[in-house]
Amino acid sequence: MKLSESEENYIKCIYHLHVPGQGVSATLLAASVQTKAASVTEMLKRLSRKKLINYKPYHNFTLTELGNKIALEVIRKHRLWEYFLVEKLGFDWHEVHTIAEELEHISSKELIHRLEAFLGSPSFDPHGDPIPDRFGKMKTVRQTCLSEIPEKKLVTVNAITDQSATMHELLKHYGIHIGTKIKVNRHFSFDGSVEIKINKQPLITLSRKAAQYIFCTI
Amino acid sequence: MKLSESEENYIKCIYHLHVPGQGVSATLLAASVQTKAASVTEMLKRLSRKKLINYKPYHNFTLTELGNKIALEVIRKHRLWEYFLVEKLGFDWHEVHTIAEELEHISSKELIHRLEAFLGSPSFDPHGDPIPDRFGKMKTVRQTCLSEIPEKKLVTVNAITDQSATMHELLKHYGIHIGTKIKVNRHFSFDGSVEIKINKQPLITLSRKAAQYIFCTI
DNA sequence: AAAAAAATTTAGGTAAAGCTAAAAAATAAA
DNA sequence: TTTATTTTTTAGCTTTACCTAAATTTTTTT
Ligand SMILES: [Mn+2]
Ligand SMILES: [Mn+2]
Ligand SMILES: [Mn+2]
Ligand SMILES: [Mn+2]
Repeated sequence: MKLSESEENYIKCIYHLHVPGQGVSATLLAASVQTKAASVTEMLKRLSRKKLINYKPYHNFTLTELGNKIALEVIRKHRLWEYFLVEKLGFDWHEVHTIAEELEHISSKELIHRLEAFLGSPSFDPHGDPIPDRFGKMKTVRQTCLSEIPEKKLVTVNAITDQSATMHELLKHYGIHIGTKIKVNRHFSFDGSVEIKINKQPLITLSRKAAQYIFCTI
Repeated sequence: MKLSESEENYIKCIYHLHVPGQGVSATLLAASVQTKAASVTEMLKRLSRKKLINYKPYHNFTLTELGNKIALEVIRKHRLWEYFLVEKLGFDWHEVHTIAEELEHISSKELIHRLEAFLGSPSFDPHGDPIPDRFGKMKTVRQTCLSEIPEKKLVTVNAITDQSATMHELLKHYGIHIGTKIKVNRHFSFDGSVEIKINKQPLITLSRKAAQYIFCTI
């Protein structure tokens, strides 16, 4: 089935907004795809007609099996392109998302298949998100947000879930990136800030706001 | 100026159809972009409004300076992507055009700039067509079609202007590709066929139809 | 259980990009 | 230079994907 760029973006957003059990609401989706609720309703009818979502007017909706499969295909393309942009073209990881937002809609299957091989079949994109394989399967890593790691534990950063330039600036300043080994020294419950140590560097204190976007494996 | 995919395709087609002096006709363009003449007229009005073409109803039209610049940008992207697909992803040259037809519309300037560097700033795409640099300048090679090369001359293939799978099959069979050195042995004026020799291989006779798409430098 | 608020859909509109059929203009033939 | 043919444009319609404003349904508060 050949979908439009818009349809693909909606499907992908529904996938990302979905939390097991609840289904997705129209207002949330509207904000997510940057349109108005009325436009979302129209699209929902179309996606429903194409059997990509389960939809009853006035109720939350979910992706069908087919919709889910398509979402994973788009996400796979998005993340492989992001990996390409960072690893091959030398982009910083916070610059690649917007470009991948376009590249993810290039339709050739053969292209993405060869791109994957060219990149060495990576399992994670530059932000640490898992890349679905051609069957839609993703590696699941048990990862915990930095503010929830017990004191004295030594962990490895493996995902950053805020991709803004400002977050990038902060991380760069402290020399934190995917793969960095961090020892959690202390949590301050007053403001949720966390004191950490990287290698032999002096101690660093990160705010709760920053720590909550840094995910690690133990 | 942000143009739609359609607008870019039209502009590029006008560029390719243009022969110095005449300007381009609506019927030719219609065939070229695979639409009907009526649709072309509508687009011409839009492109004219945007100052991309010089257009008077019922007359042939040409690209403006701006239109020309944009055409070259799209062609630059198209050919750089084709080069990428062949050189990095290992596609055969006859498979890449359709994919590049989509990739050429990805908007990021930074992307194409980095892609070019990554590829080593190639001057020619896999079909032998010159790649415009970021100022729109192209290397011009004086090249002659194989059926017009004088007898006994030794030449080098540097462009194939038919990219069909069938042409690819024929060239592969004879071991002809860009860079192949060919000695023109004899022309038969009866049917325009040409007898050639490659290295120490046995003589080959190419039809006029095939020879006319093989361009060489002396 | 009503009333108020919030979420969602419908109604009516716009712009892009296509289509067919008919009208108009330009070009070629007689 | 008329007439015929071809090319181009107009008119009127369609689909996708948006929009605002109004109506409807669901949910939350009193
Ligand atoms: Mn991304
Ligand atoms: Mn996208
Ligand atoms: Mn091409
Ligand atoms: Mn194109």
